[in-house]
Amino acid sequence: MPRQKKSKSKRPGEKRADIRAVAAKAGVSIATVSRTINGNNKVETLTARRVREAAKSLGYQPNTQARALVSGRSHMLGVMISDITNPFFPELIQSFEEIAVANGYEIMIGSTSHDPRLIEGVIDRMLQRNVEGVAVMTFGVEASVLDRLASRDVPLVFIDVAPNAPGMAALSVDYRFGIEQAIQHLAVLGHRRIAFIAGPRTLQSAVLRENAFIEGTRQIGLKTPPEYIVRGTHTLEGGTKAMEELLRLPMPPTAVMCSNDMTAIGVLHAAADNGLRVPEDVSVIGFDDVHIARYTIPPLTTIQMSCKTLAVSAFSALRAHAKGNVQSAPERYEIPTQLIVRRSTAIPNGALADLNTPLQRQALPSRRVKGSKS
Amino acid sequence: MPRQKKSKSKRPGEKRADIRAVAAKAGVSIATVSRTINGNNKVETLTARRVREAAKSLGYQPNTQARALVSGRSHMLGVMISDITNPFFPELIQSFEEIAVANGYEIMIGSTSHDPRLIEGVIDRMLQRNVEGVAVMTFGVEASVLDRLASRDVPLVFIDVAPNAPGMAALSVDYRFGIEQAIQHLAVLGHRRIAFIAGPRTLQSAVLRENAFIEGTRQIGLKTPPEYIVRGTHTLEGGTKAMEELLRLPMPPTAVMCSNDMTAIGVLHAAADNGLRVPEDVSVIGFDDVHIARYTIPPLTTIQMSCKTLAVSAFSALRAHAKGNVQSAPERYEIPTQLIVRRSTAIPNGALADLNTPLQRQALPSRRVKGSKS
DNA sequence: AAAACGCGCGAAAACGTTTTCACTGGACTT
DNA sequence: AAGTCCAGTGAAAACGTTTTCGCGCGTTTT
Repeated sequence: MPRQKKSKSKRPGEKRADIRAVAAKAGVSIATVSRTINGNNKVETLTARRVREAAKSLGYQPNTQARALVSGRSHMLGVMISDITNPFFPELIQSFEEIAVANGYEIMIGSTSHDPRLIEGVIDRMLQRNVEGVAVMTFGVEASVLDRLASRDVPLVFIDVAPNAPGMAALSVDYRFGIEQAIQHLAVLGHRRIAFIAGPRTLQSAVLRENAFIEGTRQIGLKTPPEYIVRGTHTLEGGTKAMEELLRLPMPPTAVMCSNDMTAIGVLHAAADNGLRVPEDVSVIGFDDVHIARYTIPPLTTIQMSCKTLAVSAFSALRAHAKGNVQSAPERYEIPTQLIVRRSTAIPNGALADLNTPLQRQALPSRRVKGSKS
Repeated sequence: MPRQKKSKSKRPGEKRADIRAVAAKAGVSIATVSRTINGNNKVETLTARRVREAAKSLGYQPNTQARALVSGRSHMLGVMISDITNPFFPELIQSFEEIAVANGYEIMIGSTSHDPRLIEGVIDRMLQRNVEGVAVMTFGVEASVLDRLASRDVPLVFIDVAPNAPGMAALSVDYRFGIEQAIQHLAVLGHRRIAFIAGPRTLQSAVLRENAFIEGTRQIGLKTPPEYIVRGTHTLEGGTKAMEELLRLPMPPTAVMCSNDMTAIGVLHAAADNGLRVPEDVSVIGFDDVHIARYTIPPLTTIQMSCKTLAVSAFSALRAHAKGNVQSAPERYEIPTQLIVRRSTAIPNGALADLNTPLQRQALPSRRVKGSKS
């Protein structure tokens, strides 16, 4: 017997409307309904209208799982990020989701907190849900990920790291430009002792940023002692710890560049905690330009990487590869970066300033300081 | 003819393993395979082992959509939040996801940026994906949401707002306790002019916080003039604007309580921008205790609401209602709040302090100020 | 005027599962 | 010793779609 006990809806028979129900109401076959819904032009205008009316009056919503099952398209995209707690990622997700939804996709977020075991789980879940592609925004991936995903052939987009397998695209961020801008900015202000707080070594992009820094400083004739490059974790805690390490140095830097904004905010905290004023005593520069960077104290000078651009590129790359026009593949997507000068950078003339550093007062960006007290 | 052109896998015939393939390899019927996979005890140990081996060697992963289609269970839970950009929500999501995944669920995030049109879209998408329940963590919902979701009978969990329809649960947060603690803390420090920056009026929980504040201040004999209650938007911008409004008052408050941490951070920013020191000139208290609150300058005194507890409660409520044991329904889940004292609150003796405010120096929480200059 | 064509539509197969039902054989109960 | 029961299994229905195939019919081509 059919189980009838679950009739706790409003009215007993009021089940969710079927494609069959719509077909019946419109006096056509279910095939025609399907075609109408999917915008297949092979259905007569009049019929189509009748179907649409029937569907509307019944409140018909096609069943996604059935759709996915038969068509093989889940209309799901995976997004792998490393740490949802880092505001950059929510911003990225927001942009990406917006685009995805506009194109009829749903997104599935996988937050691997740098934990390889979690990563595997995330991948398995994505595979199980049959994602049609995944954007690996984790800024550098363990090889295992790649293998696991590549074995099924789901299209992949990475940041920075560029595997040469087919069906994979890489977004390449132009770290150089922004970082060189930042170094120049610091140099013009008169900084000579510039430190860098890097990200975890496993993150490809963290390494790239680090290299860009080293390259950039050397280019302007600065030699950076190894103790000026300290490793953070791309987190607030990491930034704080790294900064404290830096301050314990016999000759601490007058400026600190960070591999991301969270690190920079941690640095700000550590500086304040140690009685140092930013920017008078130390200048600080972040990376990412998360929204909150505008609101730190002082507002953070940082290198912007448009997460909108990132999202757009990721999506279109994914889509291109998913469509199967693998031919049109290896366009490289370039993500630009750019220095945003706010108030965490200035001429070094405070506690940490040194006599051998020539002051050049003219370079300070003129910014109004509302109601500054004395 | 069957289309053969899509054989771009490694080896031509190497499709993703079927349940049929497993059955064939194990020499049983697909029914047995299904039973084995799903842990149905009605299958003999030996047979089960054979099946499991076959499955493993074939790398079999059951197809989620097919599963969902026939069983009617999507193993998806919706989470509605209002603003993914507010760090509280990522933290909440992280906790919730962890629990959900541990129990075999996937989560689908819907970020309604307070936009009713978006909300509808989110709901539709969740409904279409057949979520088995949704946790509405948006802290107050437009009625339309409720209707739309309630019409299908998917289990719902809300925060604060408690609809009495069946299948719905409400988590109730004890705002009173934390807020009274905060007010007391301020009062003991000697504050008499305490302002409140509320959240948007559409958010139920924002209103509750506001009321708790009003109640709390009255309780200790303070009367709050209406201009001391100003409306924010639960964003950084809103906090800044509201604070500026407050500072334009002929007699500005010496302490500002905020409806959430983002607002408080905005306030910190506005204060600094106007040359006011926190906490000497103004004390600031937030709400939520997001992770970053520990890293603001100064570290933010705030009212903690455990998002872990929130997540756990939400999940178990959802699960209880989903299971159908509607009988065991109306347990009220209580979420506690608690004041976390950091360094954004102190005795009011700065620019805004008033002569009619008695100083009581002993109440300042003794916290070490590392390496404080001068 | 006959043949060819194409348009609009319906019947039915397929997608990969879960679950019901019926069937077997052996172990109990009487 | 016969009947009853139960554990283990398989066949097949169902889930709600998309899509292929074929069919009628009106229109164009030869």
